[in-house]
Amino acid sequence: MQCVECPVRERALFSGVPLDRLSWTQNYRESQYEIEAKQELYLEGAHSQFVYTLFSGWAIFYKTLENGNRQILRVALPGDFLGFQADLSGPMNHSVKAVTMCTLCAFPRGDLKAMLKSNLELATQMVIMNAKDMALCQQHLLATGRKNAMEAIAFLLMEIYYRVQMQNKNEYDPTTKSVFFPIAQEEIADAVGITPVHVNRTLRELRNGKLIRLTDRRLTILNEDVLAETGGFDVSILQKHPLL
Amino acid sequence: MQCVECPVRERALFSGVPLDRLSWTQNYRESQYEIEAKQELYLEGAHSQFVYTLFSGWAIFYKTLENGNRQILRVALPGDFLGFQADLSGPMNHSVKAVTMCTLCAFPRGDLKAMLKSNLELATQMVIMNAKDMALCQQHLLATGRKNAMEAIAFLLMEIYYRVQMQNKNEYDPTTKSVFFPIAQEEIADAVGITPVHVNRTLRELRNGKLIRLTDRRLTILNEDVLAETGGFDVSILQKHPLL
DNA sequence: CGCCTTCTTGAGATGACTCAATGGTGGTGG
DNA sequence: CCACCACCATTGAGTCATCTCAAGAAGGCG
Repeated sequence: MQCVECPVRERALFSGVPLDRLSWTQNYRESQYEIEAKQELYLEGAHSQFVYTLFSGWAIFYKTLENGNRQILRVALPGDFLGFQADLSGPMNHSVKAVTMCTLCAFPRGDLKAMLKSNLELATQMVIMNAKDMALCQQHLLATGRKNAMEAIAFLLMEIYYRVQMQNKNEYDPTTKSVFFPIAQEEIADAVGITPVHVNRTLRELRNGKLIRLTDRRLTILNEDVLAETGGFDVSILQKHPLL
Repeated sequence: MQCVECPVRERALFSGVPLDRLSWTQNYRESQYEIEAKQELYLEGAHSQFVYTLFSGWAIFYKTLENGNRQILRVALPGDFLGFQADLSGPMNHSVKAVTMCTLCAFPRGDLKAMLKSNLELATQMVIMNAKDMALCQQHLLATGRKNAMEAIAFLLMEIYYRVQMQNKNEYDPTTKSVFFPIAQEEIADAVGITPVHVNRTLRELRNGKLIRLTDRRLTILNEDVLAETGGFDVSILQKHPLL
């Protein structure tokens, strides 16, 4: 990981904070990192020194069982905040791995603690962000627990398709209704709690049904209505600006 | 639902706030409710006017699919905060139903919004609480996605057993290592994403293995070590006081 | 006493899994 | 420019965990 001074100001965490109130960030250190695809940003159990904002690239949050089984908790897109958890001083309760090359802004955990205790705007932003993440996590719990393979995958694809539109416009092509999609079938499997082989067969069904095209790291939505219906997906769960 | 003035002060949400700083709550309306077992506190899609703190009783958070399938997101115990979500002004994204008779303290949503924007202590408390809830939700996602019936149920039982110890001491009997447990098998099923019938068979296995006793709404942990091992349960995920 | 809810158990069905082999594609190095 | 390798996707065939359907049994309650 290389490290330089972080040049970017408009981080998602602070997106709701007027620019003229950002002066307090001057007091805190921050620095930019890059990591290669397939590298771990941190591992469950590790004592990470930082929290991060993802500037570019795709990453996954996951947990691993002793038997090696992995559950992907979330796909992280640019603007997402990584490494925050209730116990900021303790070991990480999940791992994060880069899917593509990623650039991140690192922030010392101790500083975040101090800021949270002193900065109302930041704390309020965090409340909103966490609540949104929670809503998504609950959607995944619903999908994993009570949807079959096809429904769960349909939901996941729709979710990512829309999140890319909102968080990473340059990877979205409105004319073809397609997005960059670097997620392997094995990762889809670990996200929805099924087997890679079964993901493969289910994707074939989705292709046969002319709902999607998924080749060369690109996902095209051919029949959005039916796909959304199948997955039980409703865009409103991703509201960019909740009316807190 | 009957409504009277709320007489209680030491709500969990404010547990970290020194009592002498609680004066600001005087400015906000709050009132106590009671609801019967099996009554809904609010339904997904409804525009609830309040958020709540659960004083006594058990409740469940859940989501429902069009086909009627239900996924329980969380079991709520005394001290838990209900009804908070990213979009405080929009419709609820989940439902809450009382398992036993419950008493709650209701707080107008608009007031919470205002408080969040003006009260640093409250915002910080909310950040911590949400982060803890998130950790639990992720544990459930892991269980539902990547554990088998036996492991997932073992985890759930251990989790609730410990949460009762921490949040509702009078329902915990240390001499017999047992807790009050009003959750039906069908609810366990909806919490871990399997069928009631299969829950029943799995519980039988757990009983045969002398790991638990579960009768008459009471859960006894007979072999905590093996049960925790089976479920992959680690108490530390429930830390009462994260070191924010 | 009868009804309702919850628990229990059996038997057959099936969605998803495992194991295993094949094929494609991109990168790398000789 | 080709050979090789690593990684991912694909497909077949048999197995298994979990589901579905169905019927009783065991309380609790009006």
